[in-house]
Amino acid sequence: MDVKTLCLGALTMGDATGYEIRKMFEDGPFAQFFDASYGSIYPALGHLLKDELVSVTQLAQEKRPDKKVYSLTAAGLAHFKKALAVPPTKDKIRSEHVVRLFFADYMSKTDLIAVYQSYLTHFQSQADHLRSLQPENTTSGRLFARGLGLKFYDAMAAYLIENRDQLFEEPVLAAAETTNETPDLQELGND
Amino acid sequence: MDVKTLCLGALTMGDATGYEIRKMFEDGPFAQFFDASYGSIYPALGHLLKDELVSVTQLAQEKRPDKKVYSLTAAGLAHFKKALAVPPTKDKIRSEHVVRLFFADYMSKTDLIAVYQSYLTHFQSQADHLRSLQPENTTSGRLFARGLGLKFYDAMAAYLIENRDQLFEEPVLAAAETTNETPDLQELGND
DNA sequence: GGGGCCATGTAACCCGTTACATGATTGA
DNA sequence: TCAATCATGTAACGGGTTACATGGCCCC
Repeated sequence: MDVKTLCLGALTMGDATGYEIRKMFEDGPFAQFFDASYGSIYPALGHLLKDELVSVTQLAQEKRPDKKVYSLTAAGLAHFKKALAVPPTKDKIRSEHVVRLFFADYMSKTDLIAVYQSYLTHFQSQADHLRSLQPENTTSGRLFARGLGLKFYDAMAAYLIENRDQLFEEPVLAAAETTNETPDLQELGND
Repeated sequence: MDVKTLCLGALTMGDATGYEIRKMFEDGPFAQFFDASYGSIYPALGHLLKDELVSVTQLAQEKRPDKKVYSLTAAGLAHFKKALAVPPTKDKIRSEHVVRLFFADYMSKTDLIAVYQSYLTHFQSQADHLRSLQPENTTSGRLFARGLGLKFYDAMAAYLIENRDQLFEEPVLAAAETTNETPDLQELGND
């Protein structure tokens, strides 16, 4: 499933410009499960237009590029439904954060803390953001997907918090409990 | 972070062939957060060898291609550590399953059920599989990552089960509760 | 005055996947 | 006998990202 199909999906929710579709991938409801940049969205829209799966209304604007509002055509909707009927491929995940957590013993404590923090913050802010979107567009599918995303972000944040100590556990040492500065950093290997 | 770096990471866990590294992405501990095919692994190993980040021992085998066992060099380990010290990029997720759940109202009930089932089965079998790997290699990082994966799979499976009805809820009709066959499929749009 | 938002698009590049090529062994 | 596992590699192709190109408005 490519960006073209996702653009069709975006347009089922209402007419939109390329710029607005991009935002759906960045902030909006798609951010949870897909990503796409301008460099793929604008060409995709161009192809869809050529194939008459979308139509466009050009709004002239003074002092800005013309705004091109795209709409789904009947053929576009049919095409989208057909794409959904194809069995989904395996989900693709690439998490550089988890790579770093997995190989924590090859990292300096400072770097590891930074990774942990940015990951936790990411999940928390995504969860807050999803919660903030009031479900106006409520179809059962969208509610279901929203709930799934929320569960995901909350579960990940909870795990990170609950197991923090396990990650930063020193292999051997068990003494220095009352010190207030990070006591020892050795073998940082930064050259 | 590219496949080359991940290969270095794989080799920190012990010498391995390209074939074995592939399996780590498919079955093994990496499957959780990354994927890579032969077409990227073999060339990656070739480049790493050229750059002397890995070394190779060729084992002649009768009736099979020579087995090439790769080992991490000191330079390779240093390189890997440096790569880990770079702040991680945003996690990338592309889930065709969630796309379909999100757009459930554009799917036939039959197709939707199939998607739901395959997703649930996927999470359950991944969770079972992760649980089956006894943590021999136990570093705190690996345990932490394993736990995170487990939490993820379990949370997703639980959500799917708990909210099943919400997904298959008919928009309007509230009568046919005692029928035993799926009563009505309309607007399937399959041409 | 500077950064962020609105708004569209192109081109080079990178990286990875898919499919192809080869082939014996083992177990159901 | 047929599928799976072991075992390595290449080439074509595809799809998306990054960076570039342009430019005014609005708020701090």
